[in-house]
Amino acid sequence: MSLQESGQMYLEAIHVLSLRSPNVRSIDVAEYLDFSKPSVSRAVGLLKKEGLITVDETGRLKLTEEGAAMAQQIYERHTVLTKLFVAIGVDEETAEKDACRIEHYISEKTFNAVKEHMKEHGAG
Amino acid sequence: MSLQESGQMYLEAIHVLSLRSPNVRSIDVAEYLDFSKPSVSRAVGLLKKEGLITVDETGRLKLTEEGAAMAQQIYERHTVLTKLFVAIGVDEETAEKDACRIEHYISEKTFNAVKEHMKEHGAG
DNA sequence: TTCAGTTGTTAGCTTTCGCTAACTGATGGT
DNA sequence: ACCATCAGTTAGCGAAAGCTAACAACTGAA
Repeated sequence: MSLQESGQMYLEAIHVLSLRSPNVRSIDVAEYLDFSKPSVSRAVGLLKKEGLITVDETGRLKLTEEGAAMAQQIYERHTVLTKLFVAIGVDEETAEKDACRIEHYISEKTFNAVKEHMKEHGAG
Repeated sequence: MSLQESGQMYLEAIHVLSLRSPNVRSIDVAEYLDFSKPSVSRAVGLLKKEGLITVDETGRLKLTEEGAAMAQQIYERHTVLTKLFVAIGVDEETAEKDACRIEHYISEKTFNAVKEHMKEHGAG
């Protein structure tokens, strides 16, 4: 089960919003990502169909075990890449934005190398 | 004038092929990128319309000044990112592949930081 | 109770960019 | 001269993923 950038973004958004409150609705995702409600509605349907999230009767979105694992992986990329960029002198905001795009395209291998590198040389 | 990943790839391909021989045709680009002839045909039409390449009577593709500038920028990203990944322990092939995707998404700011970092600490 | 606002869905549009099928036009060998 | 091959184009399909317009369903206040 592998997702494109789009699916990964929705998953990550649900993950991040879940850290703030367990009550994550489609509308929250829409606001967070600045997408329209119908776009989120469709994405939610797809993620549900793929077994990555569940939607209860009241519309709360929850990551399944598989979905949470994927979301966490993506989020880890986000944080590690952000730290990498900040470590080499990029401002927080730019680092975040770049990490947010690149996280979807970097390979497992390369990401692991980055992570390893940060562990050894990084700013703690 | 800014391009999406797709246009950047075509431009870069023409640039790379031009380094080998000045006779770059659509079919060469198609083979290089492993795309179909019609896909390249359309892309060539668009790049021409945007003034980034010219096509002479015999079908040779040449970058315009503007196109060459963009191609070189992208290619520089390609090489610097590849070097970065290799420097932190990624194998050549993987580094190339990752660079080839990421080069289209990294911001000017972050790329400059990477370049600067490589100049100071890199395996020059 | 009724009406307004909030949330979510449906239908359908648009763009990007890959593809195949099928055509045209030139070139080159027999 | 004739036909095969090669290069390029045209027409049109399909998937992904954004959007708006419009509707349905629920909630809460007057």
